Formats: sequence, C-alpha cells, structure tokens
Amino acid sequence: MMTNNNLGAIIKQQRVMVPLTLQELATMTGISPSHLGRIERGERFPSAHVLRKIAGPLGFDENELFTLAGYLSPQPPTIAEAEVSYGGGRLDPYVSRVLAQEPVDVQRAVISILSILKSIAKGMTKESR
Amino acid sequence: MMTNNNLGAIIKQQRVMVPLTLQELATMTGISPSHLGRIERGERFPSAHVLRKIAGPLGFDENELFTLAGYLSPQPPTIAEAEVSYGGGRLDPYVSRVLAQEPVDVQRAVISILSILKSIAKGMTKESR
DNA sequence: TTGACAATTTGCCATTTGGCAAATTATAAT
DNA sequence: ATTATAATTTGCCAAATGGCAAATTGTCAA
Repeated sequence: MMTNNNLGAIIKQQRVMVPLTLQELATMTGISPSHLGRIERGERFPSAHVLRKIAGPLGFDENELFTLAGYLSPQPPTIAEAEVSYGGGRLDPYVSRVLAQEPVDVQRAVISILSILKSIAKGMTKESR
Repeated sequence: MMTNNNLGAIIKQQRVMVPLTLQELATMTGISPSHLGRIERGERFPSAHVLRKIAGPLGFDENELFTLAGYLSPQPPTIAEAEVSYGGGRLDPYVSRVLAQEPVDVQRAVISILSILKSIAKGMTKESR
C-alpha cells in the first residue's frame, strides 16, 4: 500500500550499518532477497510476519519496529528513552539504537571525531589561525 | 494461510462477551462485517492493520493481541531490563550526553560517517587475508 | 580493458487479504 | 404459523504480498 516509505529507508540504513547484504539477510530470515529489496525501496510493505523475522537480525526491538511500521500505537516512553534525554538536548532514538550496537570505545571515538570536525569547522585549530 | 489458530475463537468470544454484533464492530472499526466473520471462523487471517483496529473496541491490549496472533514474541522486557539497552547493545551515558546536544541531523550525519568508516575497515580486512 | 562473480533489481505469477452485494439464517412481532 | 427485520455467511473480485528466475548492475582480479 506504500503507506510509509520511510520505513524502507530505516530498514536499509540499519541493514547497511550492521552490515549485511540482501542475500545474507535473506538466508538469515527466510525472506527472499528480491522481496527485501522491494521493501527497502518502498515498493512493498512488509507483513507482520516478515517484519518480525527481520527485526532480530537487524537488531531492532520488535515493538519498536512494529510501531515504526504503524502496526502498533506509539509506546509509552521507556526508561531507555528517558536515559538518552539530557538538558535541553534530545538524542534521536534511531541514532541511539545504532550507536548502542557498537563497543563503547568505538562510541567514544565517534564523539572524538565529531569534536575534531566541529573545531575544524569553526576555524579553531592551531594551524589555521 | 489458514494457520490453525484459535485466534478467531478468542476474538469471537471477546466480541460476544462485550457484547457486540459483527455489524456494530464493523462500524466501529471500519472493517467489513463479512471479513470480521471470516476471521472469527478462521477463514481469514487478519493483517496487522486489521488487528490493530479491532483491539480497542474488543478491550484487548494491542501487544497482547499481537502476541496471541503470533505477530510478536511472547511478552517482553521487564522495566529492569529496559534500562539503556537497544537490541542487546548499550549506549555509553557520556556519549549519549554529548550527542544529545547536537541537532538531530548532525547526530544522523555522525552515524553516516561511522557507516562509511566501517565499510572502509571491512575492505581493509578483506585485503589483508 | 575484460571476464568472472557477487549483489541488486525486474518480470511474472500464485496466494492471500479484505470489500461489496446477494443469499442465507436467526430473531421478533403479529 | 407468517412476515419483517436484524445478523451472519457466501460468491465474487480488486489489490497487495512475496517467491522464483532472469536481467541488470556493481566489484574486483588478471
């Protein structure tokens, strides 16, 4: 029905991040790679059975994925979500979920890279002033 | 698929108990009475969208009904387990705090960069074996 | 470059969902 | 009993899902 084409994008982003090929995900889940591909580019809308099968291998929480797909009403906020809100800032749940799959030292390396890029952008590195 | 499920029987029992006729439930949910009837006697298997629409009027909790239908794994996480874990991973609080202060699109850009680095690293591993 | 091989996309089609209208069955009132 | 009306079931069909095989595109080594 092409209800929500952003679901496919989210699924694809997650698959590439894991990382997996369509064929690998296909053998893990029993869903054909062609069907998975169509889902990712929004040409097909996954049934509940399909959605359930791909949740695990992609590292999605089933309830969250079903909510993203519009199959379940938005869940009451969990403790996990409270944990990631801080001060005035809010951490995007998708970002949080993806990063949480990395080892903590990788997570911190990511932060270091970000701070480097920010300082470059502001022209505050030693050699540039 | 005519999966031999007692789901239809459970739904019918609830509807009669409420009590509602098929037509009344139909007007409340927007699902045709004929379809609802076939679901109750197991001739059709309700999609997630249909299941979601009938949950409320019948007094079912959505998650419970989805679990009964085999769409969700038997019931989930206690509050204790929910903490800061996403799909088995854990997000470092410091990382969470720092990232939360960036705009969401920057947060997502960070994820994209991580993805690029991982694919580069993957290529290096391949090369060295 | 070319050729081999992996990954993705497309064409086609069987199966299923779900709606509408007609047929059937249950329920009440006279 | 008969008739009217409500409730359910059945027949039929459009639309969507999802698999298989072929075609296409991407990638890498020689």
